[in-house]
Amino acid sequence: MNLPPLIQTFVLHFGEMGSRWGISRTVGQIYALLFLSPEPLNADQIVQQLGFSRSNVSMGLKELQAWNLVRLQHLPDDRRDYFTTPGDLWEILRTLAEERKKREVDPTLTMLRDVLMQTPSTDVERHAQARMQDMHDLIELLTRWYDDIHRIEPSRLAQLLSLGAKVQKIFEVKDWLTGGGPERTGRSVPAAPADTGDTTDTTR
Amino acid sequence: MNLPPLIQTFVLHFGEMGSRWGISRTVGQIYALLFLSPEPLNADQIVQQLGFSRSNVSMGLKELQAWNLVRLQHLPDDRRDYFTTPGDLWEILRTLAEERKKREVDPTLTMLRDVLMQTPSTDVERHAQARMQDMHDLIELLTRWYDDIHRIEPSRLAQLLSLGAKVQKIFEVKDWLTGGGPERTGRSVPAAPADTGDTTDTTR
DNA sequence: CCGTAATTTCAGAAATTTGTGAAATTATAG
DNA sequence: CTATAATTTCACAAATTTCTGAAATTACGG
Repeated sequence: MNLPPLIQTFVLHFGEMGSRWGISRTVGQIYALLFLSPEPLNADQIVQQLGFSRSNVSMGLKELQAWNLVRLQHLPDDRRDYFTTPGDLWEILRTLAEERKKREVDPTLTMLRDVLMQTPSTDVERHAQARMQDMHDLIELLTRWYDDIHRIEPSRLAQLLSLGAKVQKIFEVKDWLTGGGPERTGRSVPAAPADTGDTTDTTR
Repeated sequence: MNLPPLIQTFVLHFGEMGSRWGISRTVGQIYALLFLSPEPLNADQIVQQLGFSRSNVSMGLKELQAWNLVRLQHLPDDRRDYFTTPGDLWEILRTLAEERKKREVDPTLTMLRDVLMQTPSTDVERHAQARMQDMHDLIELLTRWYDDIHRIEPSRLAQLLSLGAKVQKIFEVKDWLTGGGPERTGRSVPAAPADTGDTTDTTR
């Protein structure tokens, strides 16, 4: 491997991290390299920079394509395949979430629904099903939230995220408007809407 | 392995899933079994039900304890160690997020900060650093959000989550209050606060 | 203390995953 | 078409991870 130290650190780190996730060290490093590269790279350039075998790089690129994490493109007068990662990090994040959901969450949800259909014959099974029902409901709540949220455009989403726990105040507005006292907060008089307006000033 | 079919399906599924995450098949299965069990289990009971070696189960339990996913307890007049998973799924979710953050996100953030301190000497390095800065900022935004949100109590968090993309309306309230027109929505007149009150009625 | 039950450690076996080179396939320029 | 460049496939080698049984350690009742 022959890389500027700064880049090498990043690439090696992602190699290690890759193993913690489902992907191999090679795939992690290839991705990291592409992520940092100012321009598209072809397989031989990756081989040259990371020192893996040509076939390994080919496999790795195939896997990254299966994950939709990498884009294939062609340069004029060059028939080799060149690869890049999207420039927009939010897009990368969305892809990552999407793919992990597809591979981990959806199958689990299917399996849970399947098992929840069956009729338990013992108390132990009944208890197990109750646990699975809880898990199912939580996962469904989270995925519904995700499906809803992931379409919000990045800049607004960033705004929303930096709001953090302050979004809770939305309930205070609601309580205030509906005349019902707050049920869970310690405050006896909830903040007025004007207060909520303040909370949206989130440029830290 | 000698389990009710319904439980076996779940246990096997978590074994497979375990491999996709950082944990081994054994650890995944042990966790799944504990999760479904109506009462605490000791190591020998796990051996008996899953058919792994005693030492393997010992290792597995140790790893689950390192992840804080499992609680050790003792039964009266019995000196063996018994294990359970928390009954509250929100707590489990929080632990999971916490531990993954500790193992995956924090080290990455550290590494990024480290590399961002260094002075680039080429254009390629300069570009790489810009990319890393973007990644750093995104991760920091997300973890800040997480740190903020994870302290909200489950019932309120569930309420918030089922709000989904509707939380966006909070900005319309703000725009409305500050007199500024909406910049991004198609609506020329944003919803009034009363409208926002409606959106909190989220019991689907 | 002693004896025994419970758990842990650890070296190596077994299984799985990852990586390679040679051969096959595909694509394209001439 | 043919020649060659580019990529992919695949059988096997290498490396890593997982699992086991035997031995060591720890914990505790008597």
